[in-house]
Amino acid sequence: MSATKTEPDPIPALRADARRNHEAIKEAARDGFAEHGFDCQMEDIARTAGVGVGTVYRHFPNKEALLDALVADRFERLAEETAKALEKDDPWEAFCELMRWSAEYQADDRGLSEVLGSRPMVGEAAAAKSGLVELSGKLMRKAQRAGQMRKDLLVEDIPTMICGLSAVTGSAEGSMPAMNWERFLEVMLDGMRAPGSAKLPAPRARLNQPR
Amino acid sequence: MSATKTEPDPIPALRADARRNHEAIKEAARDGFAEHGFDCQMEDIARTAGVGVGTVYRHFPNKEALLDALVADRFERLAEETAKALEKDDPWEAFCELMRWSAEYQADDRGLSEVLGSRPMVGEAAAAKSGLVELSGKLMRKAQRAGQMRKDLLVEDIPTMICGLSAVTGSAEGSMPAMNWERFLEVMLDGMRAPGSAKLPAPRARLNQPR
DNA sequence: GACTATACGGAATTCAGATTCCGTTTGCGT
DNA sequence: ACGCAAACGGAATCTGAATTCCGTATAGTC
Repeated sequence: MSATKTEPDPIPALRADARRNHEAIKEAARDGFAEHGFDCQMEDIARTAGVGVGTVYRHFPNKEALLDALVADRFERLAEETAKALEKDDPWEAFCELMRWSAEYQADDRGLSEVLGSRPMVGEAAAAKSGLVELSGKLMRKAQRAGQMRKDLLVEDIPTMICGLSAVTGSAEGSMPAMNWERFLEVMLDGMRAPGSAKLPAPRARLNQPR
Repeated sequence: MSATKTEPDPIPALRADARRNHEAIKEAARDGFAEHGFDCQMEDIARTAGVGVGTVYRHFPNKEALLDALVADRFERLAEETAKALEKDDPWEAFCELMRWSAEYQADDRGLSEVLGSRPMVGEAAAAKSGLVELSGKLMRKAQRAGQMRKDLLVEDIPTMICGLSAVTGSAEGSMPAMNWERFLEVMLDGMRAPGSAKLPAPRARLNQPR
């Protein structure tokens, strides 16, 4: 096949400024959603991006689509990270690290947390497309075969866990001095660990001893 | 003191119909919030209650206040239940049952879940007023002293856990066939159990074995 | 049965934001 | 430089509720 135009690429290549704006808008939206959740305003996003609202709408049909685009990016990134985790030797360790990483990644992004926490369907679609489901399934089974993760956990439980975690990371929002997702995560991980298998030698985020 | 009017009761006693409506509205609101979360409409609530919107506003200054009232009721109920749990012999067992009960209680109520999941501050106030904090604190310490609950858990962790749980119970919403809060809860409880202490003999909601 | 303070109903008002529209500007191929 | 399709800006429009207002109905009282 000639390399010239095998695929019917319908994208006429954006004009330079358009491409630039597209990025700026996503970045601004990231900030906006992160700070105010889905309730942030399109005008603000536009202003932050240094463009007019009209331009935002030229790039994304509506608010929801804008968020979706961001979510998709995120999941792609997460999928990459999961793939990396799959390479590591100790699957349980890898799994824990992955969970911690993703929690942290989300901790300062209310927008994402909100989607995952209260609009699971959106996340689900994105997750599927990014191949995240298969990847994390593999990682899980690997950890289970190694006897480090409880055998009765199912792949479908992962989104559930992440959903719960998101709610916690997301709802800090200034109030709730004690809304501490690190602690929550560690408890959750302990619950997922295979019964009897030793605790991790040095869990990154330690739970404080009371008093 | 004469029993006639010791306290300066400023409430002139509602008219009979008003009292009736007040209840009807709360009930309608309960349903409304349960089904559509905070996004349900005041008009709908009014219609369901068989009154006009005006009447709703006569009883509750605004939507938020209406929700708050409902939340307060809930927490009071929860506090009662917690007090009962405190009476039981096995504190860990009692704690688990309590968590299961409250999760179930919430499972079919998006409104509540939403408040707890994404507006923690509201819940916090209600929790404080109902005395729930002290009560659950006591229950926790009792379980810890009995060596059944991990010692490094703090009272402040409970709301966090409940917040996570709420997100999961709340976001079922029709989609997500697998969004299974029972499983989530059991994992969480396992994570909270004292290391080494035996598992419960017969956990109510069992995790299915895969395959 | 009449009187009046309470309550009620629901149309009208407000408001906050998302989305649209269209005249203007700009990148880029010739 | 020129021309024009591709992009832009942002005021104007639309929308979907929440909340207000005020004339009407009713419970409770004499």
